[in-house]
Amino acid sequence: MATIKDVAARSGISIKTVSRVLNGADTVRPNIRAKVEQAIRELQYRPALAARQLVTGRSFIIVLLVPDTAHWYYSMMVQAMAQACRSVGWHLVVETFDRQALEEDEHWSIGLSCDADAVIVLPPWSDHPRMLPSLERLGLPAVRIAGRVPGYGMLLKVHDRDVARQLVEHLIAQGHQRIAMIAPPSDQLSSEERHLGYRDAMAAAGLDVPDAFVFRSTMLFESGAEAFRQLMSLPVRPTAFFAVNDATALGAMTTALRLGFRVPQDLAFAGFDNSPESRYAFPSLTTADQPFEQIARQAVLMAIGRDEEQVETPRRIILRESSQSAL
Amino acid sequence: MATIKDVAARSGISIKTVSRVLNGADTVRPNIRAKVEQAIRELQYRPALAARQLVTGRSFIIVLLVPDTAHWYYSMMVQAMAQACRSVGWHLVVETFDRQALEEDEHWSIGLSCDADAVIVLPPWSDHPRMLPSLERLGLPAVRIAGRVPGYGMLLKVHDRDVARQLVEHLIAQGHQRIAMIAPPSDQLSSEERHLGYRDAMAAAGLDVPDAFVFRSTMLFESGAEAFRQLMSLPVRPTAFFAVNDATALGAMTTALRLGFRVPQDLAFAGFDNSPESRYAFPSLTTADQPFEQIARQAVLMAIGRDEEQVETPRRIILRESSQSAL
DNA sequence: TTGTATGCGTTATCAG
DNA sequence: CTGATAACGCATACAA
Repeated sequence: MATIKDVAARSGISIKTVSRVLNGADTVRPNIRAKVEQAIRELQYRPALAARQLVTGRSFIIVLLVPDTAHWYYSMMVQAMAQACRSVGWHLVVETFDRQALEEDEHWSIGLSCDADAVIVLPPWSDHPRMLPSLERLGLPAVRIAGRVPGYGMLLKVHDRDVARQLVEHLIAQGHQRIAMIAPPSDQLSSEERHLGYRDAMAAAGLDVPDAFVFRSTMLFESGAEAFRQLMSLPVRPTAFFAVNDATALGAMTTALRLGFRVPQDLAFAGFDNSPESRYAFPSLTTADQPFEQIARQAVLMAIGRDEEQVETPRRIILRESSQSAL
Repeated sequence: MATIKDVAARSGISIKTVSRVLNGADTVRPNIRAKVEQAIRELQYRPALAARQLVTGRSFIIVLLVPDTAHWYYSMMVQAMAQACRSVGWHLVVETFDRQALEEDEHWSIGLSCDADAVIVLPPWSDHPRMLPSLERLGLPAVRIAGRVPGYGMLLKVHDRDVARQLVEHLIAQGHQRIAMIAPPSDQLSSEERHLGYRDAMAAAGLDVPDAFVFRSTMLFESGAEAFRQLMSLPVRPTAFFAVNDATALGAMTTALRLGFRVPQDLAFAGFDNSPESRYAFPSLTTADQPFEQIARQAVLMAIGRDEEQVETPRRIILRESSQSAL
């Protein structure tokens, strides 16, 4: 591996000036710069990040903490964050953490593979009781996406309430009156806005929401199936289902199909996320977009301490087969 | 930030000995070790990775190169790799690359956020003509998963041929004789074994494979839909479809359902991957497991230069609704 | 078993 | 505009 010294020697220029060229200083004469750049090419020199980091104390690395699960949501976030980092000249390092260890080990701590300048945490971990002190111990600027619990780090609010309301309004416009919600776990505050949006729409339309119409799910497919069975065993059954995410919506919908219900003629379903599963299902699932790019960009800007004007992009609901029919 | 010096000062022990404790040397007396450990706790000391890296030249970091796509396959790999790294005391850093830049920029090069000791590449990028020289330029030990093209780095072979054969044998056992394949692009060698397995099964059963029965797809959902339309417009139509992956299988299957075909009574489908979509679909999709853990473990061992005995875990086919019925 | 001195590759200080 | 030189935090050869 060639070092900066080698480059200096080969080009006959001092180390300091080579460093200047490397860091894009404008106080270097063009012909000198050219010489240096040629030497760099010839030696295939690449600066040692570790050394640079040691002396500057900065790495320009943001760590994104993701759980050890293969969920579509997380890979979308990874992609969006990587893109956002690139666009501001920073780097993204994805660090997975062991969910089991987090739950079981009282002294659990974030393990970082390399020195970073900031950390970003995703829901629902943004509010996890062991995550907060661990972030604090790191001592790095931290952005907690969709976090709700006050504490260490910056909270990036995600506003799902209005889109959720739009989705339920759509179901109402299709003629549904008894609309049930497959809701997030009651301790998962980050998704609670979807529940509130549901109640907004119902209230605005003067529709009743019996307590039993709100099923607290685990947000997993199986839980959606369970929700469907439970809600359909009520004396007064719902005719439409609004789910906190696509996974539970599909769990409910496929259970309905297996039992012989027709979708959307007999029952309507709407999810949330616009996951590939929602697009590929038959009937395809009505759902709502997640503003991944916007969230990622804002998170990265917050993380690196550049607080730009936040442009709220309008949210979009995606109407598909699972909800489109008159009753 | 506390340094090793601070720890030494506080505990009244020399730097060298503190370093010994940190690196788990066994030549330190227990009471001294205890003192050092207490000082570390009190100061919340954490060794600076950059400094350690600078002097040892090693980072114990493996970089996993993933494209900027949110595909389930990649997130499974990320998870499995992270786990495999942890189990050998190494770290995984996920580095996303810009597919568009890779395709368009003739001088494209892998951009690493931090110094790594090895790199792992996933299919189909393991064989990409711009990936190979870029890996070589990095000069790090590289593992190319499911790679086929000779060149820089180590090739980790993935043997899908036999499972693919089993899957097709299952379709044959269900009474199907005209079985079409939604195949990988002909230049994607990493998935070609699935095609070969299909031909194995057909040949062994003495079944004919007209050229038109092998549709070269892009491996995306829409391409599966296109494949179905094309294959069903043949004078002699297939009754079963074996797809190179779940995405194309679902593309074909949902198209069939939309056109009023019954699955599996009229037509049978099998995919490959065991993705969430395959489980959540209705009818649920017959498919095959991917040995993520095994591949990840082996890749990591190869990357760090520990060549252990490779235990081939048996592959598993997953029989679901989309294929299970007598004709 | 412990302490001291040196160097890893880079940036930054300060004098030319 | 340029060039010596001192850090940065840690590991290690070498000496005690």
